Amino acid sequence: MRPRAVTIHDVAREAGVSTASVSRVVNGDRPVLDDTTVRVKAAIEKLGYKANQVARSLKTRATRTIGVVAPLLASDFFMLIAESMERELSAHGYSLIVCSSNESLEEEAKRLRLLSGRLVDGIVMIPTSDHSAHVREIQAKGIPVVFIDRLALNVAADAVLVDNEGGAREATEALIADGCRRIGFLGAGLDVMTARERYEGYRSAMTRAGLVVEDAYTSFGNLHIESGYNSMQEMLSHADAPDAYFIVNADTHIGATNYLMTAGRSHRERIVFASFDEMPYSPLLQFCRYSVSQPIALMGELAARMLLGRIEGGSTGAPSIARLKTTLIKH
Amino acid sequence: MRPRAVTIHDVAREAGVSTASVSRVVNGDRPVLDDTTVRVKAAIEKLGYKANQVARSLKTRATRTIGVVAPLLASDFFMLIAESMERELSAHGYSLIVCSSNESLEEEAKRLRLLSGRLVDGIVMIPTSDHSAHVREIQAKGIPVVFIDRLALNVAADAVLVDNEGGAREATEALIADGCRRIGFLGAGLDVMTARERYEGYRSAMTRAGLVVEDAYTSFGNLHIESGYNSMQEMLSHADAPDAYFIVNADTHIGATNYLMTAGRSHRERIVFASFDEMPYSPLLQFCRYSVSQPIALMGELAARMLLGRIEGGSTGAPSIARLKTTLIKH
DNA sequence: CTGTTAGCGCCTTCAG
DNA sequence: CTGAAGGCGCTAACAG
Repeated sequence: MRPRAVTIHDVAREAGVSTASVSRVVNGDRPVLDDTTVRVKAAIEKLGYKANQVARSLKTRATRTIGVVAPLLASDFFMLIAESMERELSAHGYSLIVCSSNESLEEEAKRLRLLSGRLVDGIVMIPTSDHSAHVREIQAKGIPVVFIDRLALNVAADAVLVDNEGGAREATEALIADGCRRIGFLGAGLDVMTARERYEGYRSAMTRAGLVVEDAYTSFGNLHIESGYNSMQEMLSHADAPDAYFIVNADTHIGATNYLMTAGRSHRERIVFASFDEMPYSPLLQFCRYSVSQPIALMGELAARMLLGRIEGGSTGAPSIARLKTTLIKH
Repeated sequence: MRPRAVTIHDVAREAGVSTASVSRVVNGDRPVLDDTTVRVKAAIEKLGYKANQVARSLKTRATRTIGVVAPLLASDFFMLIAESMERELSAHGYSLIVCSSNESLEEEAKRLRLLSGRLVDGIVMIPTSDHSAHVREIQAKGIPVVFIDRLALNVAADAVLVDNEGGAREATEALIADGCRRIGFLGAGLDVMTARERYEGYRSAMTRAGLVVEDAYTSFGNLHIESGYNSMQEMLSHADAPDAYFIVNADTHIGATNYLMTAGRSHRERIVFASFDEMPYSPLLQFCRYSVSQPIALMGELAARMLLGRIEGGSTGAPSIARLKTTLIKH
């Protein structure tokens, strides 16, 4: 069905040289006589030759391919990372194989195995949980792994993280400085590293200021829109709910805002949010007074560079973990 | 550096059979004695054998890999499509190689060539423009292509589109039914198919209602946030600007809203929008009265299925072009 | 500088 | 049902 492609043999014959010479011209790695080069190039042009990367990979044991695994592809955060990694990596001749782990540890393990079977040269992942046995398995095959956004435990790998605790603390402190004394927390399960660290930041700001963290106004749902909606609804069903809230991420923020814009209209006048994740639409959300901006593009870029360092043999020492600073935005 | 992986030979030796038998057990395509099967499986288990997909691909000329090319990865629209395609395709053993064309025809051509060199089994793309020479080149190599969201011209390929004209008309008509007589248009260059069709829908609604499309309040920027911001700013700088606007997509919508929330506060009371693209945050945008919802997940699923049909040889006839209906949402 | 030669790991006739 | 053997397209020694 598929027309047989032109191979290095066809080119060699056409140019009257050996396949080795063609290979050398194509890869430009070893010296070749000008005359030969010209003839090979002409033949390539004439026949429309394109190297078969699969065959090349079989030989070189390198695919110039990077696996990317995230719990969810359709999130503003992930796609910005994907975009910047693609920019950085494609400039170096690498392609991205993108997989979703669907927030399941089991799926995540399955994807890693798949990627390893496809001989990716490296993997960038946002781990779904703290577990790392499957990650160590991949590393054992000599495939470098870089974590981004979150870290799995008990595993030695490069990582690009942000200062979640500091960012959350700063945002909470800003609310406190504005005079808020009671501040609720809309969070996510503490088994997720970012949620855990942001909770710590919130808590530490409250404690330092001598304020009390009220259990009734501290929720640990998940990072999704519905969770934000439900938590907000639940909290505001109490007559003495606080007016101010720290929110763990963008989707939860959307959900909480959504509740206020629809069912919870009666509370609209008094509520104020400080939320992690500055997004293009953040300034448009009505209750958002502060948001914590992550250097997302930089995170992707850095992760890409760390991985390239490992793959191309430059870096070989102990794992390096970057903690990038966040920026507090006032709306 | 990378530890040599266990191969089919190792398994064959361990199980005391030929590599051919191992291959047959692994692929389960041909009859094998139960006893052999058991021994091979045991050996595989023991050695932790994983088939090398690259070698397999070289032989079978199929990589179980799909190329995906979009003008921009970091858009909610694209990522939702990627998510649903990944779900559908990974269930069939395919992986996605995701590339950005950066809204450049030249880059797009480069990516297609790259993907063809990587022997992808098929390509799904959101074309950046109407041009199609490079797409035909890919098809000539026997690689099936499916367009999604937009169509390039002069090329025979499957496609999944929505009824842009109908959706835009419906939204505009809703504004008219609400009593708006003057309605501006925030659009994008007419060389982009979706922008063109949505403009037609807007225009046809206006004309049918006997209303006039005013040049001064019709803008053709691009599909990005800044463009929406600038267009809105420009239009509202005229004293007699309309109160109602049809907006071509989500990002332009964010930009326009952003202008109103910041510099253009004085206009906030009177403005009303109808916008293409319903997003999770759409209900939260203050001026958004109507939005046109596309069945995004379905689009990705359909495109994936069409491609699978072509790849696995089921469908072989003329290109099929699906036009999905949009839904008007009132906020 | 260039050609010859061996594979990379797997699948797949073709005999047996 | 199974094994032997050849080859997918390319690269990398190794001679020349």
